[in-house]
Amino acid sequence: MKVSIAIVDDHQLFLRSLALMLSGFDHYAVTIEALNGKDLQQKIKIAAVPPQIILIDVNMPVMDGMETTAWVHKNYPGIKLVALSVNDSDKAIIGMIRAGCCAYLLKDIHPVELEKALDEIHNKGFYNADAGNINYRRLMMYEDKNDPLYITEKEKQFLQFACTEMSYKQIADLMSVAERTIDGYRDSLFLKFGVHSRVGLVLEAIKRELVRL
Amino acid sequence: MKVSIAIVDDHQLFLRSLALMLSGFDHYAVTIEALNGKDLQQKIKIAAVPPQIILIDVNMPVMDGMETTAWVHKNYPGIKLVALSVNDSDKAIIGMIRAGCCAYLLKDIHPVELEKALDEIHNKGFYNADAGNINYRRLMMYEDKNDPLYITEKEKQFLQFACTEMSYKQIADLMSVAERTIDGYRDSLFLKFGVHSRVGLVLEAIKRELVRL
DNA sequence: TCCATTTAGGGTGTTTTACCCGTATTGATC
DNA sequence: GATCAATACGGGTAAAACACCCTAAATGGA
Repeated sequence: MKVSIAIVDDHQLFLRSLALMLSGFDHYAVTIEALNGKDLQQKIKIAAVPPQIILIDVNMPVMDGMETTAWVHKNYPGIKLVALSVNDSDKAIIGMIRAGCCAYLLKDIHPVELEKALDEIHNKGFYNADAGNINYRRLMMYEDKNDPLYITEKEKQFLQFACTEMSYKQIADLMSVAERTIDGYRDSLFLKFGVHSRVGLVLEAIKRELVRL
Repeated sequence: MKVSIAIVDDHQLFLRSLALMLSGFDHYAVTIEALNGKDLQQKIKIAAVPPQIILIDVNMPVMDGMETTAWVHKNYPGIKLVALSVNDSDKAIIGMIRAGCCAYLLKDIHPVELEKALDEIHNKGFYNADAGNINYRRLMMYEDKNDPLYITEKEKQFLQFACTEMSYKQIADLMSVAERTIDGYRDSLFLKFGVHSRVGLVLEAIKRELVRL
């Protein structure tokens, strides 16, 4: 019996060709190909048997890797989740592992290595990139540093608007709160980011990838 | 006789699986797989016959898509070059086409569409994404708009400083000019970028990659 | 239930920004 | 040698943005 695999990636070309490659592996069969999290939700629901392993791309529109991983982890705890990304930023890795991934692979992995990784994930339940792909120690340090820096939903939303040419007054109207309230969000973020101007706010937001341009 | 194809992409997994898929197409054979521009240079030199089509990823370390394209276009003008990217930014597309690409495909293209595109490129010498992948009209406008958009050294220098928390007064002191002069740089850039605030300036500077963070 | 934290709101004065008016100098073109 | 464009500089004003003061309601554990 082959191990069933689902792949989620927004780049169709990669999705299809990876599926083709995996189908060439002796012990694996691709049962679901999805273009994003929402797509996966639908396809997994109508599937007779859920897949045993899901490969998830981190960067996706509609429903991104983190969200998707969290959803699967909650609703199908038996499925082994593997993050597959071009992005080796600490933030992405931490997020995916927190969301419930048991492995984080980079897209420049060699096919042979990928097969070995899948074997290990299927048998042991986890895979540790021995090639030193990822520096786990640095990851932990990063996590400590970031813990006290929690940004609320409102603040994130405000940040997004702050990265436009709107005045605070306009932002306040758009968010349906008073101008003073916006003042509060701003001051709070000034403190968290260690800046003291809107320009500083914009720069930090971009550096930390908290906003999409 | 099959049409020979080279693929250049730094993500091994994608590179290998795409090669596998293309090999499945009736009229195509992958003769070279390279991880970056330098790698391609070596492999193309030792090849008995150069490939007829090269698929090039835009974002690569070592030697990126633009550089590689320019090199192939100069040294092997007979080879048809196809950009293959996740990045649909105007700048990247313009750059690749200028460097000598005859087509720009996005990585979320469907395999069937890719085969059609290759057919067209091989027969006609070009391919126009009919699916509206890329808005060529906007591209031309962008280019036109960009031509008169020449940014002086002083303005670039000012932009760099504008992307900090310094006030205009401080920037003026640092650049050893009067505050009014800074005002001039600012107004000139406002006009060129079509913005009306310092935040807008910062955002445009980052989008156009005119400043380094 | 109470205490603490978070979230929302308000007032006020200073600094910075955006935009208006203008002039002087340079250097290239006609 | 006059004209024109580009660059640097100057003053003034209104509107943002910023900083620092404060209170009240809601939320959410102990």
